[in-house]
Amino acid sequence: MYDLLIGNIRELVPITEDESKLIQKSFEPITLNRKQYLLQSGEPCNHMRFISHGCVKLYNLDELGAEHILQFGISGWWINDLYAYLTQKPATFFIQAISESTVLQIHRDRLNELFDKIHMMDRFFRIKTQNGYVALQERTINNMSQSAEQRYLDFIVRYRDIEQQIPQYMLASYLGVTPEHLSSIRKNIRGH
Amino acid sequence: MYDLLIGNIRELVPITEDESKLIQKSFEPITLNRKQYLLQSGEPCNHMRFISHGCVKLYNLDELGAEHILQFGISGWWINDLYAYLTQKPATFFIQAISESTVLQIHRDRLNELFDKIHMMDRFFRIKTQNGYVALQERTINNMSQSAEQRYLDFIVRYRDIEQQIPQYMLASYLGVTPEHLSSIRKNIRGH
DNA sequence: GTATTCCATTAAGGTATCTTAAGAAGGCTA
DNA sequence: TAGCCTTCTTAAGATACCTTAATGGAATAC
Repeated sequence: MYDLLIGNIRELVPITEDESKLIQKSFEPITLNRKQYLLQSGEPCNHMRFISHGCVKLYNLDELGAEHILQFGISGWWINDLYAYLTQKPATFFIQAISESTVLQIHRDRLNELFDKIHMMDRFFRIKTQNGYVALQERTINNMSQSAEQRYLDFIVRYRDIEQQIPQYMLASYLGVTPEHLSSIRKNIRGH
Repeated sequence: MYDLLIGNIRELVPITEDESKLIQKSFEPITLNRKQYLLQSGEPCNHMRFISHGCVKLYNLDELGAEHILQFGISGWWINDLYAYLTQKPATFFIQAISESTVLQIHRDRLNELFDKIHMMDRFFRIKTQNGYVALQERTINNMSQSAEQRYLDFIVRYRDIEQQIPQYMLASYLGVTPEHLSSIRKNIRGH
């Protein structure tokens, strides 16, 4: 279970065996049933989370109670309400399992200890966050310049593995359209 | 000129006087006239950039040649085509001065040297990128869940200092609407 | 100081997407 | 097996936003 985590880190930075051991000891495993919450809006968010198995969604609710999915997470992805984690304010997002999932999480205090003991952990999270930032920038540009149909087509090519684990109405939420509209987009695509 | 840069770093991490000197030596100043490019699509992007004075925009062009502004940068902000910088692929964005500006920039090789010599520089960019990621997440959620009018009102409250330095059609581009539509939004606001 | 470009505004008609409502298929659960 | 969720689909009418075109004032260049 920890192999995926350590491999994920070693893809980006070198760490020794001792450091690997220390890292593994700092994370705790959590198992989630389908629809179970890992985090709910209003709660404190004191852990950084890595998905080792399954599929979860990060979303918020607007004033009308409508759900907006900001991110999906599958095996090998990091997911969190980063704002709440960093500021120690109550969460504004929910993290909920879409299917049965296993998560490895580390408490902020433990992670900060790792940052002080292992220079490469600062670098790992710097690079990881930079990559996430770049991906989010690209999504922002696409949302600004492309039609919903094009965004849908891009998603199913780029994230085929995610698309196969989630119901269509959640993908609609992520793309920023209604389920009805996504359905009609798919109907049009079948046409041409 | 370097005071703003060093202050920006010391807001987040501690650095010694010697380290501060080393950092200052690693950055080079660039002055830009109005409309001058700091980076153009297709060029290599080998520097990380800090705006010490003025106002610039980061944007791309879509297939139809329409401009989409991803980010503004004013005094005290970092700005870059981060994807091109990290991957060393040709830039896909433009960075252009909106008014006369001064930029401090550091070559990737110099910055990587700093990362190896000064642990806190890794931490500084980790935190800086995390904060940028959080801000971009919030923008993404707002784009998904709010009307153009609400996004406009939010912008002029949150970024009053930027709004006063840019023409309205650029703000429209940033918000993802046409200048005509933003104009009609403002007309409506005057009404109620 | 005049010409020219840039920028904001207005308005009419068009398109993408939403809202609401309804029905049907599939899969759990009792 | 029956019944209930969950999910996807369809369609009609509503709305937000876009496209195009035209105007006038302000800024800039010559």
